[in-house]
Amino acid sequence: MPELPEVETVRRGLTPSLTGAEIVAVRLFRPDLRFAFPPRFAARLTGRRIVDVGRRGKFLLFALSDGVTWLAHLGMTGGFLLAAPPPPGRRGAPAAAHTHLELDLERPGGEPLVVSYTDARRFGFMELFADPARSRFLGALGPEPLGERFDAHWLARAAAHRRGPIKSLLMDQRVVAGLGNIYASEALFRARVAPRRRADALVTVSGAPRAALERLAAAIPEVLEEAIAAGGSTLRDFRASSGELGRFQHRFAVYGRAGEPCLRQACTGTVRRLVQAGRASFYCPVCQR
DNA sequence: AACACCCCCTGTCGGC
DNA sequence: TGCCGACAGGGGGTGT
Repeated sequence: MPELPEVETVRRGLTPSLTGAEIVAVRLFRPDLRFAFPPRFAARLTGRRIVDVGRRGKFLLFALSDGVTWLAHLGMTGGFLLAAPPPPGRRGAPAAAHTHLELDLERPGGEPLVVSYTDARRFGFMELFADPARSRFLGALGPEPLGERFDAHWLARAAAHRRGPIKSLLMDQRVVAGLGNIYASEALFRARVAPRRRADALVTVSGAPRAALERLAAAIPEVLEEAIAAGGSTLRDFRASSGELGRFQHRFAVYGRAGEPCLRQACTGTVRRLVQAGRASFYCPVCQR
């Protein structure tokens, strides 16, 4: 499901309802997702207020009133949904299949609210930490692609001496945080760079970004911003916390379009699919070099 | 250090 | 209709 634009869509959907809300009760319906829930997970959330809903790469970060941060990764099929509380008597069981966690919240005005986490494949995971430097997951994470630290020179430093394909480099969360399989393919198309191109071939001998890498560094934030504005992409089951579907899948230039014509003006190419590191890549062999 | 694999898990879809 | 394999937005872990 979720790359940076989808996670950001979830974050924006949760923010107005969750910010300032108190966690009144936590119900876990199983002991683990991808990993075990943190020790005393429910107890460590209960009674705290959520003071901020943030994001880093594909991670959601809920800042709690006691200084602890609750980190959540949605894996492939994870999602948070907001709902009104069920009528009395229907409590106790999860509201839907694959719901693994429910939080009862009380908004500042006293209004009750339920937020649930669903995840069919259970590739998602959660963590609690008081100090971000101690997070198992945040430590090696690269810069935000929509932030100041990310630019062509950063990409050039990461690409130098990497002989693997540029597509794999873009998917490496230590290089840039938040790109996944869809937006890596889409950014490469916009930059007219073939996914198989060797990463180090996009850097000059003196370590400067070549023009193709400059285009890529510009295409990445561009495609991510457009996808966020469209509420993310829904392939199968992605939904915003309101239940709304994403709309950016209608604007894919290459992802999932194997065999269809290239959409670039005057290009006669046909989109191809290829497998890299076990993941499908889509590209136009005519205009991406 | 970088890279190639394998794994985790469930649902869906196409082919036979 | 049913079965079976391939595939799907994720990342961690291991071995070379």
